[in-house]
Amino acid sequence: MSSVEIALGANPEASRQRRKQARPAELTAAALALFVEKGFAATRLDDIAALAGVSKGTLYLYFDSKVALFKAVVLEGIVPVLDAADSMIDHFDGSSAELMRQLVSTWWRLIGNTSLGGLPKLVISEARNFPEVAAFYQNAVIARARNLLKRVLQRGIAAGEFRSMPVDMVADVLFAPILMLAIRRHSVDMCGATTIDAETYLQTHFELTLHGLVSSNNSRLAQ
Amino acid sequence: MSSVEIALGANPEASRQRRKQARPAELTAAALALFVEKGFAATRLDDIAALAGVSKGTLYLYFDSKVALFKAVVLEGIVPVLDAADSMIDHFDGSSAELMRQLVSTWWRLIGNTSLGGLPKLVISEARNFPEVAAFYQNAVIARARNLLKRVLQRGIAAGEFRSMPVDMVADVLFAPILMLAIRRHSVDMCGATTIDAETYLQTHFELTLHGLVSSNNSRLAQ
Amino acid sequence: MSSVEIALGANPEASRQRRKQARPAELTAAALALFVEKGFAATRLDDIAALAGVSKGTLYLYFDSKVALFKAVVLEGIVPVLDAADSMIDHFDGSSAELMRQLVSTWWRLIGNTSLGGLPKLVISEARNFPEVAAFYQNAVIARARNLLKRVLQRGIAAGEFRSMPVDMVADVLFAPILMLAIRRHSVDMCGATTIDAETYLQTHFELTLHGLVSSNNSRLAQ
Amino acid sequence: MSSVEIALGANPEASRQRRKQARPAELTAAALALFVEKGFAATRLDDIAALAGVSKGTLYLYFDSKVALFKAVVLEGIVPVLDAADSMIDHFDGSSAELMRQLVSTWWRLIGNTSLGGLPKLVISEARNFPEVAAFYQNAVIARARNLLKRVLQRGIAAGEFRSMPVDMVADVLFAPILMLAIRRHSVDMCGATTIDAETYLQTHFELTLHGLVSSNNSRLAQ
DNA sequence: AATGAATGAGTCTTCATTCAT
DNA sequence: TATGAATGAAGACTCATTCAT
Repeated sequence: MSSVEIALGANPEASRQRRKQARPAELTAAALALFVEKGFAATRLDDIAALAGVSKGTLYLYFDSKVALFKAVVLEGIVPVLDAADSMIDHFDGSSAELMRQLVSTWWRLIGNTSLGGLPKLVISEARNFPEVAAFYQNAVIARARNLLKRVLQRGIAAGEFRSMPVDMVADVLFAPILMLAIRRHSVDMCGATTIDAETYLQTHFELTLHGLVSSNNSRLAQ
Repeated sequence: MSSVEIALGANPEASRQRRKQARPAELTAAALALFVEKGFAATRLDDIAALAGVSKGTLYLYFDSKVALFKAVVLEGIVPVLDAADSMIDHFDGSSAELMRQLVSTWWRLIGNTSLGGLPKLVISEARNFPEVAAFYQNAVIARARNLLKRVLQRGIAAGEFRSMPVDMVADVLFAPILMLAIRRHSVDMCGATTIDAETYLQTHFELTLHGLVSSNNSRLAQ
Repeated sequence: MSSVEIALGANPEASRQRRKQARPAELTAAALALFVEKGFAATRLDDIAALAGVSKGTLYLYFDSKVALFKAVVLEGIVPVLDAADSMIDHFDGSSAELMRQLVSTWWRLIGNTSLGGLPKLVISEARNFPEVAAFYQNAVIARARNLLKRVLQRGIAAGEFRSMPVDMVADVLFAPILMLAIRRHSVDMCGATTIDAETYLQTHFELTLHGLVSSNNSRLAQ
Repeated sequence: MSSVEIALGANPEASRQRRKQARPAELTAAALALFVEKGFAATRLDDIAALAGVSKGTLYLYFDSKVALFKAVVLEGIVPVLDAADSMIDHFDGSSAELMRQLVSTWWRLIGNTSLGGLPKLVISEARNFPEVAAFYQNAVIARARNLLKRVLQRGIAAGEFRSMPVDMVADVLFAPILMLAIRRHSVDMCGATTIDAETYLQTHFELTLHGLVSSNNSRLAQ
C-alpha cells in the first residue's frame, strides 16, 4: 500500500521482506499515538491493531505483552537526533545564544512537533506504574537533552558570554518550558480552543532566558 | 445538618452527621492520592475505598460513578487553590520582584507541595479522556494562576522595574517551570533516586527569570 | 395523613395503633404493585419502601427478607371474596347460566379489575423460582376459583340446563380466558395501544361458552 | 462464508465457519431455556454460557449485552412460528371445524409443545420491562396466530357452518385457553404434581368451542 | 418503631492473552 | 506469518441486608 511497496512491485519477495521489517515500527507508531491519546490503561490492543491495520493476534507475534509494547514504544523514542545535536555543539562557530536558539528550534522541528513529542506526557502519566521505564526514559532522553543545554551553558560561561551559574539546575529550569510545550500539545491544548503558538512561545522563552525580566538600567534594584 | 445542630453536642445524631458531612472529602482525598499515583483507569475503586477506610459500596452513596468521583476530585481541588490565590493580596508595598517571589513561594507551600500538587499531572494525563474536566481545570485554575503572574508583570512594567514585554506569553513561560516541578514530584521524581530540591529549583527559576543568562546584567546566580 | 387518621385525631394513640396495624398491608400493597410491574428480581426494596412512604429499614421490621415479603404478597391475595361466592352458589335461585354470568362479573369487579388481578401474572412469572408459593397460590386461589365454576357446571348439569361433561377439564378451559384477561391487563396490554375491552371480552366468552360456534340448525355437522 | 465455501469439504476454515454460524442459535437456545425458567433478571449470563458450553466472554462476541441477547431470543423465536403459520395452508377442503382442529393441533405440535412454547410466558413476564419487545411479539406472533383463527371463523360463517359473530373478539377468547396451556406448561404446572394433559385439554376446548355448554345443542362432550 | 448509612456478595461487562486454523 | 474466535480474570456497579442511632 505504501509508495515504498509499490516502487518495489517488481520484486514481491523484497517487498514482503521490507514490509516484515517495517511491521514493528508500524505497530509501535500506532501504539504511541493511542497511548499518548488515551493513556496506557485506557488503550485497547484492538484499537492499536486496527490503527496499524493488522489483527489483534499479530501484535503478539512481535511483542510479548501490552507492557512489552509500551516499553518498546518508549525505547523507540530514543532517537539518534541527539547524537547529531551533540556533534553540532562541538563544531558550532557562532555565539552560545545562537547555538541555543538553533538547538531548541531543531528539537521542536524534529521531535517536539512530531508524534515523538507525545512521549513526555506518556512517560509522566505512567511513571508510577512503570518506574523502570520512566527511569530509563528519564536517563536516556530527558537527561541527555538537558545535558545538551548544560554543555551550551558551560560553553557560554567559558566564553564569558553567560554569567557563572549552577549549570545543572539552570538547565533543568530552562528545559521545563520546552517540555511543557510538548506536554500541553498532547493534553490540555486539545481541550480548550486556544492552542498555544509554539514559535512565539519558544521565542519568548529564548529571549527571556537570555535577558531576564529586569530592565537593563535597573538590573540591580531587585533582591 | 445545620451548624446549630452540630454545635449541640447533646444531639445524638451529631456524630453521625459530622461523619456524613466529612465523608465526601475523605473519599476525594483518597481518590486524589490514587488517581495521581496510578492514573484514572488503573485506579481501582476498591483501593480508593480501602484507603478511605470504607467499603466499595459506600463510594456510591456519595458519587454516582467512577467518572463522577474523578470530576469531584478535580472540582474539589480547585476551591483551595482559588482560596489561596485570593489570599495573595494585591496590596503589596515592596518591589514586584519580591511580590513574585512571595507568590511563587506561597503557591509552593500551599499547593504545589501538598497533595493538590498532583492535580496538574492528573489533569494532563486524563485530559484527552475527560476534555471538559481538563478545560474546566485549565480555565478555573491554571489560567487564573497565570493571571496572577501576569498582573505582577504588569505592575513591574508600570513601575519601570521590568522591561516592556508581551505579558501573556511571558506568564505562560514563567509558569512552566513551576508546573513542571509539581508534575515531576508526582511522576518521574518518584522513579529515579534524584528527587529535585524544590527550594533551590524555584530560587534558580526566580533569579534566572529576573536577570537572564547574559552576563552583561552582571548579577551572580547562587551556586 | 389518611382520612382515617384525621378522623381519629382526637385520640392520637388510637391513630398510631391504627397506623401500625395498617402498615403491613400498606407495604404489601406497594410490593404487589411493583412486583407485578417489574417482576420479583427487578423490583428493588428501595422502590417498594419509597412507594409505601417508609424507609428501607422499616420493611425489615415487618418482613424478614425480600422473599418473605413476596410470599406475604401472595398470601394476602387470598381474599374472602371466594367465601362469599361459595355461599352465593348455594343460595342462588336463577338459571345456572345466569349464576355463571354473575360470578364472572363479580370476580372481574372485585378481583380481576383490582390490583389483585396482577397476582396471576406475578405467580406465573415467578413460579419456577418459588415453586412452593406458586403451588400454594394455585391450590388456595386458582383451584378454588375453578372449583366455583365446577360447582356451577354440576348445578347446571343436574338441572338438565347443561350437557353432561367432564367438569374438571371444562372448568379449566373456561377459566383460561378469564385468567388471560387479568394477565394481559398487567403485561402486554400495557405495551400496545390496544387495551382490550374487558366487558365485551367477558360477554363474548360467556355467550360463546353457552352456545358454541356451531349454528344451531347445523349442530351435528361438525366432527 | 459463502455456501460454496462451506460446500468445499477440503476448506480448512469450513468447520470453524460452520461453528461460528451455528453459535448464535446455540446461545439463544440456551438463553431461551433459562429465561423461560428463571425470568430475565434472575438468569445469570454465566449459566447461559455454561448451558451453551462456552465461556461467558463468548456471549459478548455475538450479543452486545444481556438485553440484546433477550431481544434476539424473542426475535429468533418468531421466525419458526411464522414458518409454521405459513405451512398451515388456507387451501383446505374439509369443514371449518376440522380445519380449526388441525390448526390447533399443528400449533401445539410445532410450537406449544416445544421450547418455543415458553416464549409467551417470557414475554408476558417481561412485558413491562421490555415494552417494545412485547409489542413486537404481540404484533408479529400473537396477532398473526389469532388472525389465522379469525380467518377460519370467517370461512365457517361464510359457509353457514358457524353462527354469525364478532370474529375478532371471538378469536381472542378462543386463543386464550391455548396460550394458557403453553404458559402453564412453563410455570405453575412445574410446581404442583398435576401437569395437565394437553391432548385432553385441547380436545375439550375444541369440543366446547364448537357446541357450547347448553344442552339444547344436544351433543356430548367426551368423558 | 423508624431511620438511613454502611456493607459486601453477586453480576454484568471488558479486554489482554491464547491457540487452532 | 497471520487471523480472529475463545477464554477467564478483573473491575465497575447494584442492591438485599444489617445496625448504630
